Amino acid sequence: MAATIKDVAVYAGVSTATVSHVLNGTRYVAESTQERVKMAIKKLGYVPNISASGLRSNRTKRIGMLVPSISSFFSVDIADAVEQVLGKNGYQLVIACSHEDIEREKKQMDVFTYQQVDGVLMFPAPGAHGYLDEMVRKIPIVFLDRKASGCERDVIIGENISASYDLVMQMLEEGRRRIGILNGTEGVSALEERIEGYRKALTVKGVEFMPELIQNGNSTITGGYEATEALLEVKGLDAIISLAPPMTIGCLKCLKRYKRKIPGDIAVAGFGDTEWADIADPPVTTLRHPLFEMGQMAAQKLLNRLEQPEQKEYETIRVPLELIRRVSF
Amino acid sequence: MAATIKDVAVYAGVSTATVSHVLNGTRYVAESTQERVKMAIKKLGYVPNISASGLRSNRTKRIGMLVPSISSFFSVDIADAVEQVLGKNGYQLVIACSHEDIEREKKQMDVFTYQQVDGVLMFPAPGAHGYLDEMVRKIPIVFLDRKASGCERDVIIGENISASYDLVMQMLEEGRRRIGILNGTEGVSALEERIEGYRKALTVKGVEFMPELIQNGNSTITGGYEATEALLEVKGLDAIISLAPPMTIGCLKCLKRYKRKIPGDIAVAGFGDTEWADIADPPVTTLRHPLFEMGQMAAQKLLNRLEQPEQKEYETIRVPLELIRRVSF
DNA sequence: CTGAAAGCGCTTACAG
DNA sequence: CTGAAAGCGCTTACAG
Repeated sequence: MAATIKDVAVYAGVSTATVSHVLNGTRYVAESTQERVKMAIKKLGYVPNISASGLRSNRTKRIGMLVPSISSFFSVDIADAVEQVLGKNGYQLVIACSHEDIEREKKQMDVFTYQQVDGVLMFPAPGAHGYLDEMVRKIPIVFLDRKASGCERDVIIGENISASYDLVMQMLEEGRRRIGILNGTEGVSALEERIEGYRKALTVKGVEFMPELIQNGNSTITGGYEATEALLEVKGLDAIISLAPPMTIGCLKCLKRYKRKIPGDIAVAGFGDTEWADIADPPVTTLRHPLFEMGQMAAQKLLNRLEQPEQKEYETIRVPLELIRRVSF
Repeated sequence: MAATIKDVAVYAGVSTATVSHVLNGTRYVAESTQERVKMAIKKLGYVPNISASGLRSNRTKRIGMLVPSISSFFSVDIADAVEQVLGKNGYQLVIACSHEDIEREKKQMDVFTYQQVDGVLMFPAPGAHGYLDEMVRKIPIVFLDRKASGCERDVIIGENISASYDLVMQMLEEGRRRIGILNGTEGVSALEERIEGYRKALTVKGVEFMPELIQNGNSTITGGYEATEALLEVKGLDAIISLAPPMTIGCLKCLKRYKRKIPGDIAVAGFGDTEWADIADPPVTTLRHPLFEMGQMAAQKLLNRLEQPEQKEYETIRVPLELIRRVSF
């Protein structure tokens, strides 16, 4: 059988308390004692039992991450960074999906409670998040990519408004007038902000806002294709901004199918600098999120909250998006 | 504070044993008693403490998944399916990365041990896996996408040899003669099998095997680019097969940079039917893995092992790959 | 500088 | 059909 803390204590000739303190650095232990304990641990191949330790201490070294879906472009690269930072600090990453559905999100939060994660990183689904403040077990939560309505916490999020504003201004200055938007799941704050930036730019340039230039679809290839088809109904359409990478793919497919020249007839730009942007036909202009950095910051923020539970106010960290111009605009 | 099983027992007027049995379905409980217990649970908002239960029962309802990196194309879609199946069965998914390094893999397995996962799904890194048979805590392991050398377990894996063989035969029949291979991380069984299929087809068709037609690189865009450059040194090169999606991107970039016509000068096909294959320049012929199904099968297989620990022999499940022809070949 | 011992919240073998 | 009670392996307040 696996060795227990008692075995280690006996082997090292100390109490289990001392072993525990050596393990966790929770009180001073004499150098020589530490050595003996560490040797015993190595000798016996001792691995602590996280369940026992969790039962006593209410800490599990597990962090939950709630994403729309594991395969979503934004979450994947962020998760990679999160895993790295957490791993370095001795935490494990537990993943669950909301599929942009607030009810599923709630269920998953219950599972996280059940699994007693120490903290949560979360892409909040559209919907009211007041329930988070009512949860019995209070744990730190850091939001990613979006704000959650009705719940204030730390957030790591892109500079959506200005990025969108700048892009649209650029398009307008280069003579585009009818700029369509492929919008993803409704109620996602990050997307709403991009539309806000879009409208702001139109206003500044005195270009009329046309509601039919904003087409909603789910953030899939098909969603992008269909939303693009809808945009093509608008006379004079000369640019499209996609708010989600799969929609960008659907957009390119649709424009090819309808034989529109990019960027000749219609300029295209998309949020999310995917690795295929370069080899697409044509190479597509994108707005790049510093995903890896966002993941690192979010994980670090969460770890800070875990170490200093009584901390100052919540922070909203805005990271700049970078416009990467390619052929499509 | 959160309610405990004792609170529920008192509220329902039964013993904690009965509550536990109702919760886990581990012994018969009278209908009426069950009802009372369930009401009490709901009334008190009781959530079981997984640490306590794990400490006693050695089951944690957690499954570890070890992937090369979270953002790897193959693992992402598989993980989505795994998460779905596990979630439906009340299990949580814990993710860790090996980065194709056996030493990191071992460390992560230690963490999984520490976190007491009930089972593991794993893309084995290149290297010897005998260590898995020596681990103190015996838990079911299912391998994904590759066999692990020195360790027999259930495996869900693509029909790599025949898929590669068929593809190469097709290329040869259409007049391609010098077919280069962009190979990923060395020592990955799935990739080795594809090369085996390649060589088999060459032999059957009586085409000489040229070692310089196989270029290794890490499975990244840059790796693919550089390996492609190396292939261009080979006179008469008229086709390239990429064994990993990021390398396919690097390949397309490189061929564009060197102004080679696809498929005119060089045909291109890649393992991994990514969502961008359609809109690449040119649209690229791929071999599609049924990733979602693979994830489902792997998760199901693991759950079966958990439920029936004393089971028959290990199984190797081969799933067919589908050739999806587009413009590039 | 360290130990003895209580107790976290469950599961489960024993008993009736 | 159900209960009393031991005990899983830790952490931690108390004590010296």
